[in-house]
Amino acid sequence: MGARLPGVESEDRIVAHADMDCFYASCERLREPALRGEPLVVGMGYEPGETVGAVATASYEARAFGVESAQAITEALERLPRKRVAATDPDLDVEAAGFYRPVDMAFYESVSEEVREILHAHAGTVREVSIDEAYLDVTEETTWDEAEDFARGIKDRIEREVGVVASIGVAPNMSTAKIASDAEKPDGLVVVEPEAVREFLAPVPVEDLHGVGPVTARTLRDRGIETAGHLAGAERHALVSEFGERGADLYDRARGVDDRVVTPKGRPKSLSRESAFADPTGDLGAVEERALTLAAAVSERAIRKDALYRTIGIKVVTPPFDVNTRARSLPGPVDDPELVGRVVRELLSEFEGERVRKVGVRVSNLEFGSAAQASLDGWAGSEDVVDGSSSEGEEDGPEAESSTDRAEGSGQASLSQFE
DNA sequence: TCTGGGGTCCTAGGACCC
DNA sequence: TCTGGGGTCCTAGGACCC
Repeated sequence: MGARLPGVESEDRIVAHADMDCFYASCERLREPALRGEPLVVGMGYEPGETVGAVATASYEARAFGVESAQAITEALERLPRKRVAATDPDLDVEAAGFYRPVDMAFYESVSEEVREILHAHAGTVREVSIDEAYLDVTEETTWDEAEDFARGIKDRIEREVGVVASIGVAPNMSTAKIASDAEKPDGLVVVEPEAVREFLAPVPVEDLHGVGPVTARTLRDRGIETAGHLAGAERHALVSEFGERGADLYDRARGVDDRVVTPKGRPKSLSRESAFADPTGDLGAVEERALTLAAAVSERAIRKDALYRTIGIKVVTPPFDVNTRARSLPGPVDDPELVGRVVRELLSEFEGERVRKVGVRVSNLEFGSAAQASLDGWAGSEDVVDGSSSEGEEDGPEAESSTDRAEGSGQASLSQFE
C-alpha cells in the first residue's frame, strides 16, 4: 500500500469544488445590508413592482416559504408576497413577506471576480464553471491531513474579503468534490478522503448526481435505482445500453471514479441570445423584429470576443414548449452582423403562421483571434452563399446585385483564404 | 407554476467522398 | 449491378447544468 504506481496520478489528486451559497442574493445583500436575514428573491426578467420573470436565486429565508429556483415570479409572489404589499394589506402577514430584486449580472460579475482572485491565489489550476462555482486542483497546495484547514482558509478569506459565503467540498476527483460541496450547504465544508469515497457516495440520491436530470432520474427509479450506491452495484453494460456513454459515466462517478483533470475553462463553443414573449405571438413580423435585435446583440458580442463564426442558427419555441432549431453553416468563418440578420430572417420564414413563445439566435463553430485579417464583408454579402442555391446563373437579377452584392466590386475575398 | 437565459455534450440520420 | 465499408460534415433534437 505504500508505493503508488507511477502514472496513476488521478488516484493522488486533491480536488476542491467551491460553490457560493445563493450567490445573487448574497451579492444584493452586499450593497443593501438591510436585506440580510430577510427573505430575498432575485428574479430574471423581473421588473420592480411587476410580476413577470422567473426566480434566479432565492435566499434560504425565502426558500422556507416554498420559493424555488426557476419558479415563475407570479408563483413566488403567491408563496411569499412583497413586504411593501403585505404592510398595507390587512389580510397579509408582514412577517411572511419578502423582498424582490432584479438580476444585475454586471454587479455579480464584479463580485465574482474578487472571489476568483482568491481562488487563484490558493490553487495552481482553477476551472470556473459559472459565475459562482469553480473546481480547484490543490494537489500541490495541500495534503489530505491538512485539506480541511486549507479549505477553511479559502472559505474564511472569501467571507472576510468579499463578504459572500462559499461551500467547499474536497475529494480525490471532480464529481465527488462537487457532491461534497453540496452536502452541507449552506456554509458547508466537507472533505472526502480517497478511502471514504464509496461510503460517502452510497446514500446520495440519483438526482443529486451531476448529469442526472428529471428524465434520467425517473428512468433510474423505474429500475429500482435510487441512490449512487444502487448505481454502483448495477450492471455497467446495462447502463450503457440504456443511456449510451452517459451510462458509463454515471456508473463510474457513482463508484467515485472520475479521471477528468481540472483544466482552465477554454473558449466558448457558441454564443447565443434568446428572449421570450409575454404571450405567444402568431405575428411573424414581431418575431422577426425580436430575432433581429438578438442577432445584432450576438454578432456584437462575437466581435467583442474576437470570435468568427461559421454557423448561424435560430431557436423557435412554440406552445406548449416545443423547441425547434434551425442552422446554416457557411463555407468559411465570418464576422458579419448583416449576414447574421439575413440568415436569421431566412431560417425564420419556415415558421410563418406558427405561434411563437420564445425566439433565440446563436452563432457557433467559432474561431478566435483572426478577426483582424478576416473581415469578410466580401463574399459574405453574396446571397447564394447563404441559401446554398446555385450562383452560376443570373437569376438574382440586377436588383439583388445592387442591394446586397455591393462588396463585389471592392474585391471579393476568395474562400481559400479562410480555410 | 404553464417554463427565463446562456451554455455544453451526445446521438442519430443523411449527404457526400473514396 | 445495389453492393461494400469507412470517414467526415452537417442538421436537428434531447438532456442537462447553473
